[in-house]
Amino acid sequence: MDRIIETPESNYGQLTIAEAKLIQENLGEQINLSPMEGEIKTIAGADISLDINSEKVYAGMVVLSYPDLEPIAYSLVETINMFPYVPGYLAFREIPALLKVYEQIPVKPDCIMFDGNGILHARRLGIATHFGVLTDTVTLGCAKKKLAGNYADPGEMKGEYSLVTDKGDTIGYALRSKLNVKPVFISPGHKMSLKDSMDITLQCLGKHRLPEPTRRAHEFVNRFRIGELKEGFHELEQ
DNA sequence: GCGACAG
DNA sequence: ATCTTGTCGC
Repeated sequence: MDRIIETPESNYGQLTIAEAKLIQENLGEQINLSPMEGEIKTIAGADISLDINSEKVYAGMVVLSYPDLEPIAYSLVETINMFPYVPGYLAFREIPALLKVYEQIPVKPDCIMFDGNGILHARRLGIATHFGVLTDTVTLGCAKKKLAGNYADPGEMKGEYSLVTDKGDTIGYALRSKLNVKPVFISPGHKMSLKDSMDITLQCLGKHRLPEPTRRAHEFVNRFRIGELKEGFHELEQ
């Protein structure tokens, strides 16, 4: 039973899926979905980019002002792939790198939006929830595809949404983030309510399908991968 | 057994 | 996730 106490810092070692599942069930007891406290002044977007023919992982977080949504700083870290992509276990692949990215930020953001799910997960432990519980931070998830649950297609107008339910629980929303695009899936990660996750996401919508935090994070980690940006923490000129 | 399956 | 060309629309 020693192996299941492997930490993210150790890249979760060579965990088996059965062990990873036990870790998720364990973390599940600490999830906090009570209404968020305090005002949001900054929100970060988190994402990773992979090199198609190497083991390199380019992880990053972009901090934006809120509700202005202007990028004010970013943190980038390059690591090595240690865990494969397995549906339902994305956190074990991306969190080790994202923890380094987060530690590198001097003034922490009030909230973090992940490219993936929060509680919209079979065991309610998507990457946003996993990271939130691990670091005791306020998080939410925004995924481009459905991972679990059932939902009715939301109205076609920007801002319309429907509930995603699973086994009697409401675990998130299908949101039409822009006219004529497929919906994105929103769910709270940790230290915020279901409603908070929707309120915040609606405030983060711009001209694109993805909310500004994750859209910017995706943009920055890709620029990092192609050598346009350098590793480390950087503040942007305003 | 069958279908689903974040990035 | 990543690769890639054209195409449609603001």
